[in-house]
Amino acid sequence: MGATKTEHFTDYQNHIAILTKALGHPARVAIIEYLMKVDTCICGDIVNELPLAQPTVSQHLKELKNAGLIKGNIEGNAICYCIDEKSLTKLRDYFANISDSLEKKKSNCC
Amino acid sequence: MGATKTEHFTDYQNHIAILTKALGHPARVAIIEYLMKVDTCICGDIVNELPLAQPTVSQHLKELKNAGLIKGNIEGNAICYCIDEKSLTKLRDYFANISDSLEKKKSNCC
DNA sequence: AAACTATATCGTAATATTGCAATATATAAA
DNA sequence: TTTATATATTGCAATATTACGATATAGTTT
Repeated sequence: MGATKTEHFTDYQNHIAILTKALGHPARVAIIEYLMKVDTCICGDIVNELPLAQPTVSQHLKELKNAGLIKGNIEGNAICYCIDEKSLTKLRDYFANISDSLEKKKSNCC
Repeated sequence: MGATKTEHFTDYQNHIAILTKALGHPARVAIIEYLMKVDTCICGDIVNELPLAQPTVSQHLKELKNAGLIKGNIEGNAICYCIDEKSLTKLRDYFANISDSLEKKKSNCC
């Protein structure tokens, strides 16, 4: 007990869950928004932007990277993190589909 | 330590995190998708749809409800759960904005 | 090479999540 | 009112997450 039973769900459901779970923390939302803001992705200073210690930020970056939401390139001494467009497009499409379907149905149950 | 430091982030960031975190489990993704499929939101059978015990499903429903992703109406003996359009619209808008910005920038850093 | 800078990893404590059996609650049906 | 049905709550064990100090790693500069 305690571990998510991923085996029982479809790959697609698991993937959406991985992406949304990775965004399910305000620090990680803030990181994505910061990466959006600085379009020239000079990254090291994410640590300075966030109210969290360096190891904590590093851990959050790792989770975003594992989920595929960001990419990291070694740039000499520092590391250049930036958004992975594909994942965000996937999320956009997912929610766009849901909203479209909801609009069509206009189910008036609740 | 151990608890998320929500105080340090904006209300908006926290809200997006709450919504995405609520979806960050394949069972809860599956629940949303099931509610989409059955547009007439007869709900009790969500338990039968999922490979999880009834108390576990009940807990997942509670989390979706707390986050505002679904609503539940008592319908005699059973309960009618259905999607709360507003939250899903918010997520759609959020990711649509991000994807739009990314498309405009076409930052070629990574 | 030595010192500095940027980032990652380790270890650990606090807390949260996941899952379920057992049980409670509340309405419906008999 | 007893029984059945649907859902929620409680309690608990297993696991995961969050956060950070201390330390390691790796590149840069001197």
